Amino acid sequence: MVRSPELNKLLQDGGIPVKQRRSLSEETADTLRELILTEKVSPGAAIPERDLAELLGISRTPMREAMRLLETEGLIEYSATRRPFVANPSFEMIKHYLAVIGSLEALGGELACKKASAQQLQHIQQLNEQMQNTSDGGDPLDFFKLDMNFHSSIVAYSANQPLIETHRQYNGRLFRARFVSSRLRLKRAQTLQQHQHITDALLAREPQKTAFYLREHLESAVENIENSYVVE
Amino acid sequence: MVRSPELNKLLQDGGIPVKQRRSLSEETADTLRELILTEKVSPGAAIPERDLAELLGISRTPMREAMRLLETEGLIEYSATRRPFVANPSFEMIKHYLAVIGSLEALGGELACKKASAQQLQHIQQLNEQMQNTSDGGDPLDFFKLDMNFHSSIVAYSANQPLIETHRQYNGRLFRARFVSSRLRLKRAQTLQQHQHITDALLAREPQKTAFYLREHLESAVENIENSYVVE
DNA sequence: GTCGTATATTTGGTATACATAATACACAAA
DNA sequence: TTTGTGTATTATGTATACCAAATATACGAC
Repeated sequence: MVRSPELNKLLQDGGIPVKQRRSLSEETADTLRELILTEKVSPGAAIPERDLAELLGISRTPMREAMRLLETEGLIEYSATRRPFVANPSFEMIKHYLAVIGSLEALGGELACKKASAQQLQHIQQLNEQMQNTSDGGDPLDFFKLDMNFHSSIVAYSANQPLIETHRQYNGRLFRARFVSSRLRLKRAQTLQQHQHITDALLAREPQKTAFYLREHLESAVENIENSYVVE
Repeated sequence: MVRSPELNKLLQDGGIPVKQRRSLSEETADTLRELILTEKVSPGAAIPERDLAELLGISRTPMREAMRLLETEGLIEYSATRRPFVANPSFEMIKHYLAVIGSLEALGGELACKKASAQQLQHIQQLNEQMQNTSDGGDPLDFFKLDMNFHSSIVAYSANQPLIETHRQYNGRLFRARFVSSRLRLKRAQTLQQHQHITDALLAREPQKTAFYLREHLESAVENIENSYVVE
């Protein structure tokens, strides 16, 4: 079948949302990712394919594919003899991840300044306000979720799909470290102030400033996480 | 078995290079990546698992896993009905990739300023000189390889493993567009000048300057590639 | 108790079989 | 020719079987 150029363009531009058929491997990847991020399986734990597949009542094939995918996301690693285990990154590795995600978010913020709609910027504004209003006594999990949402939304509004996807992956790798760190409520005032700066720059649509404050923010995350590692 | 903390540290730090056992899926991924990057299989071409597996004389299982891996690298995509084909990114997508890789290389250069050894910087210097001395009449492939090597080496000397890996992936996605563009020898003088600026900043160990010039360089790559798309 | 070694068990890697969905094809009707 | 429809073919998804390598276990020597 030869498709008309017009139809091809429609399909390629995503003008029509094409539903991707979801396979068991993909569902499994989601399930497993959830299990790892919520620490239902602990960092460093060995996760033999058979056991995990049996646990979910599926065969090894889709489980293997799911595990391979999570390997590329950095949530699962393989020993020298190819035995899979839940990743447990060192502080050194966390720093590397933070450096990269800092650059990614800076780029995201920069692009968002140019690409985001007024409504989208308003959403960022809202998230920021909610966080500012969250008292220290509030549920730390709520604050954490807002924080994650704030960052992810900025990147989402960059309208750069590969950037969004790569950012998502680094987010996963950093999830636990950030979560642990967030529970300690270290320097929350500083965090809020930085978020305010980012929001202000973004709403003013100043790319350079936005990028600068985002990088700064991510750099200070290193310190917070370091402290949580010491305490841990 | 309980390992001593010392031994664990040695293993974790990579003080001892642990050979990863390579599986057929991984070998296949390498082979297939090569086939795609060298356009032995054309962009947009359908690549049924069975055919490709048969071609390489292996079963579908490792081929599937290899294809899944190349999907995460952006070299293979899946249709709405899960039929795999070689990626053929639009110019729009290429621009997205370039924006990301620009940030990644900027970060790489910044870190390299701080982390690279004198010897490593000298290597960059060498690569730059070789490129400067490559006359317009030289083999375009040689120039292209040197160019790729120049950029990859800078990132490699950042000593940030996840950055290196992510950069490698974006490199793959951009390989073809850059290769096509490189053949046209557009604005080679400008390219060389930019490389010189980058090299100078790097050797002076000036992170901000290095980052700046790298981003600038990647931004002008957009124009070169755009022209090659028009010509194509 | 430690070490070494032989053996049993577990685990990942690969091939293959079969089910189901998607596509190609043939052919009839308008 | 174009369109529609039923059927055959092909492709992917999943389960399973088997192999080889890695690991755990048992046991004997020192």
